[in-house]
Amino acid sequence: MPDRLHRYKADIFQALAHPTRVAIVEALAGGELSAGQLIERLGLEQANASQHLAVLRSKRVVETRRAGNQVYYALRDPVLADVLALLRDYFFAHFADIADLNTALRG
Amino acid sequence: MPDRLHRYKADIFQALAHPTRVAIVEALAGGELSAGQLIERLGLEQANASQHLAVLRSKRVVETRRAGNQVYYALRDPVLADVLALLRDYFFAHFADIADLNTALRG
DNA sequence: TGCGTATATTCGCATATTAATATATAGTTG
DNA sequence: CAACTATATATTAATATGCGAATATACGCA
Repeated sequence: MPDRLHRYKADIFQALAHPTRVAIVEALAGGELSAGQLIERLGLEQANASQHLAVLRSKRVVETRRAGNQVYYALRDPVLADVLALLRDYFFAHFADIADLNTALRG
Repeated sequence: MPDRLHRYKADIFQALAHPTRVAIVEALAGGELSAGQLIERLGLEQANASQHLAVLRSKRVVETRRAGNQVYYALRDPVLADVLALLRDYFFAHFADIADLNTALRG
């Protein structure tokens, strides 16, 4: 009974199921950035960043625009930024402070 | 620069990064259900369902209540149902029909 | 064309996820 | 306690994901 739509949704979630990709999407919530800018801001390895960006591309989370030598990335839909905002609320609702969260998720 | 919060968020996304778990969470959006009810409704194998429920438990997406022989599952926070609702909008915004979506995500 | 910069892809390897099967535990009832 | 129902866990094998190093591609410019 998990059908195609469930698979599509799971694909989106999987695209976001890595801390680096979450960081990338959050960075892009403020507007488009080139791959190089993302690498610099987030302190990523070039190849690693490129791989994560490939995942986000393949799951259609981001779209790209080439400007000369650079490739600019942007969120395909700001709703994904909203999703992240909802999650922020989720954390605040359930965990008084980060230590609790730490214990809850790791313990 | 992907920090702890990014990791926590990624954990939640990973919890939802499987079609069966998406189906479970959507089913629970309508209210608590026992493991057995979920298995029946979604047509799951018992062990498989239990493993996916274990993932949802470990990531704190669901909480459980034992009533005699049965274990009832409920969403820990309805915000996750909201997240899924947002995703539904996302799909409608970007894909005229399911065939397009199919092509986009698989092709 | 050849060089430099920006980005993407490939490869090898370690770790993680998944499904299926089998087994174990908790609770209920006789 | 034995038998039964509901749920959970362990094991194994297949597949997927993640990372760093190296290599490849794309573009702009001399």
